[in-house]
Parts: sequence; structure tokens; C-alpha cells
Amino acid sequence: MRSSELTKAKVLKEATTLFNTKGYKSTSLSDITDATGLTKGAIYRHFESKESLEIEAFQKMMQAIFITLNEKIKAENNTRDKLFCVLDLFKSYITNPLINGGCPLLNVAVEVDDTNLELKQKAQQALTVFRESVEKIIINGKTHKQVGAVVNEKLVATVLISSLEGGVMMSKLQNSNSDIEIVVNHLKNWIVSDILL
Amino acid sequence: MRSSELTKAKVLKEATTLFNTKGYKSTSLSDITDATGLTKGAIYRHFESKESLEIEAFQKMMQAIFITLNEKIKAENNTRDKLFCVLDLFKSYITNPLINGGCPLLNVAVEVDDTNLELKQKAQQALTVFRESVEKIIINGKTHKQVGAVVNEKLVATVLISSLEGGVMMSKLQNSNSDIEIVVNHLKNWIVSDILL
DNA sequence: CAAATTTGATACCGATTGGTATCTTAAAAA
DNA sequence: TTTTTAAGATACCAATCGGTATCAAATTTG
Repeated sequence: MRSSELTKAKVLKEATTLFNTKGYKSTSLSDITDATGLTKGAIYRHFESKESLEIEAFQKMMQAIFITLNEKIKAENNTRDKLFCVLDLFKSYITNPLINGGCPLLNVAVEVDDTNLELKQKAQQALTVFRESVEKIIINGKTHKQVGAVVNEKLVATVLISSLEGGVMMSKLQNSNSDIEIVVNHLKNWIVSDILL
Repeated sequence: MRSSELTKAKVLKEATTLFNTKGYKSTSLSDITDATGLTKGAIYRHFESKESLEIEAFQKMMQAIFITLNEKIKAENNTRDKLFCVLDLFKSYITNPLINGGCPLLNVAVEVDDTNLELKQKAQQALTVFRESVEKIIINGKTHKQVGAVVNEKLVATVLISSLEGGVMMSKLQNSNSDIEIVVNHLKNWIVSDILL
């Protein structure tokens, strides 16, 4: 009966892709049964509702992203290259997506309203985690004299994230790399000339 | 029979609000009949399908935004203040919304997939119109010696729009003005120090 | 091996979806 | 005023939605 876990993983994997490409509301249970070859009975054995499946899928995506991002950040040993990891992550949403459909956080943040309270809270938490990990790079950079002492880490994190999310939106809409690449290049120049010592 | 136009306008107005707050897919015909007090018969007399109503509603929102934005841009007589109009527009999505639900372009760009081809095309066109109107400010600024000749107008437009759209997303998710205000302040400083002569 | 348990398929549920045919009513044209 | 035309309400449609009760098969456990 070990295959039970495989079934759950399969559902989660296919649902994840569907939610991030078609949208959460637009993805029906039958979309998921079609993609997995399983039946509703199998899905509802592992998930108590569509909503909880949505939440698990979102959490799984964000966890995967944070884990690989943190690994890459840790692998670099200076502030510049750590920050560039964040830029590369967003570029990869378009050029070499780990998950199709663009940034899961952006997708949920825009789709969700006040009827999806729990999913919205998860997205808020994800944004906080993400922002804090950028701020941490800046703070550590100050400690190691790689970042100017007057630099405001909250401002840097907010500007980086907003520009990158907007860049992903634009590139996805235009089916083109050019917007996210313009944004990433500009942010690299900004980091080098205004943030780093 | 004069009321026919009023009825169509009423449907469009309520549908517009619903689409931009709940989302297009999540808004049902009965949501619209509830909001208007009309019946499906009345709605389908004026719109041939839900999809065409979605498209008309989106176009109406973007047109309203472009018209008021262009008026405000024209009312200013220097590059700096014209660019600041664009920033103020995005701040207003959160602080004093002309339409509830944030930026209609962002909402459609994220919700739409390749099953909504026509709506996606309209969103692409809207982004192009928007980008070109920012580029025009920069180009005119060069002509009037208010913008450095080396400034790349496409880069400026892309960076402005992406940052602002991302800022709206963040502020809407967090139910707070702070993110969009940080973004707007940062962009103002950038414009003054790097774009203007 | 036999018994107990879990898994997943089948068949169903009521509610809601977008959409339409029809008919009354109200307004415009004659 | 009468006729014609158009607007909007009613009542319906098949399809699909998320969800569940049930049962057979597969798997663990004893």
C-alpha cells in the first residue's frame, strides 16, 4: 500500500501544474482526473476538499522555490551574487520554468479575493518569507561591509520583488523574454551602483 | 425604449466591478443579475455571450483609465510631472481606486490563459498602448532637453510599469499602502536623479 | 493463509454554470 | 390611436460543478 503516497504525489504534481497555468478557480476536479488518469474517489481519499488541494499545491510550489533559492543563495559568498540569485529565479519563470505558468505567488495574489481567506493568508506569508530572505541578504551585506550602511533593506526588498513580479507578468502576457530581461538588467545595474559598496 | 442604453450601461458597470474584484471566471451570470436586479434575458439582449461582456468590460475600464491618464499628462507641462502622473495612477489603485480590485490590466494578464485568446489580445494591446504613452513622454522630454539623450525610453517604460504593477500586487495582497508607496517614492527618486537632466 | 484495513473506481447527489426559446409589456413609428 | 418593433421577465435546457456513499480489489497485518 506504499503506492498511496505515489498517488497523492501524482495528484499534487498534476494539480500544481494546472492551478499555476489555468488558474485555481478555472481548474476543475475533472481537469485533474483527466491529467492524472485517476478518479474523484482517489483524489478525495487524499484531500478533504478542492480548497485544501489548492492550498497544499500552492504551499508545495512555494516550498520548492524557497528551498532551491536558499540553496543557491547559500552557495554564493558575496552580496552581489546572492542578490543575483533572486533575479535569476524570476528570469527562470519565463526562460526555463521549474513550474509552468509564471510565478505562483503572483498568480495566487491576483486571483485570490476575500472568499479564499486561507489561500490568501498563505500567499501573504509567502510574500513575507520572500521579502525577509531578501532583507537578510542586505543586512548580512552590511555586516560584511559589502552594502552601504544607509541602505534601507525593506526598500531594496520591496523594489526588487515588485519589479520582478511585474516583469514576469509583462513577459508572460507578451510571450517574450524581453521585458523580464530588461527588468533584471536594470536591477543588476541598480544593485551594483546604488546598493553595493 | 430609451432605457435600453441605460440598462446596458448598468450591466457593464456592475459587471466591471465584479470582474475586477472577484475575477472574470469567478463572476457568474447570476452574480451580475443579483448586482443589477436584472435577469439573464436582459443581459443576453445586450451581450451575445459572457465572454463578450468580459471583453467589453475590460475595454471600458482600460479606456476610462487611458482617457483620464492622458488628460492628466497633458495638463502638466514638464517631463517630471508627466511621469509622476503615471506613478500617481498606480498609487490610486490602492489609495483612492477609480475601480475596486486593483489594476485591470494586471488582473487580466494574470488570469488569462490561452483559452481566452481574445481577452489576452486585448490585454496585450492595452499594455502596448500604455508602454507607448510612457515612451512618448520620454521622447518628448528629450526633444525639450528635459531628458538625457542617452536615456532608453523602452527601458524606462518597462521598469516603471513592471515596478508599479508589482507594487499594486503586493499592496493589494497585504491590504496596505506601504508597498506601492515605497515603490512610487523610489521611482520618483530614480526619475529625478537618472532620467531627467 | 486468513482477517482486517486501506485504496481507488463507480455511480450517484443537488446546486450552479452559461445559454436560449418564449411571451408579455412597453415604447416608437405609422 | 393603432400598429409595429424591441426590451426584458420567465421558465427552461444540457452540461458541469464540487462532493459523497458504496463497493470491489488490493495490500497489510495477524
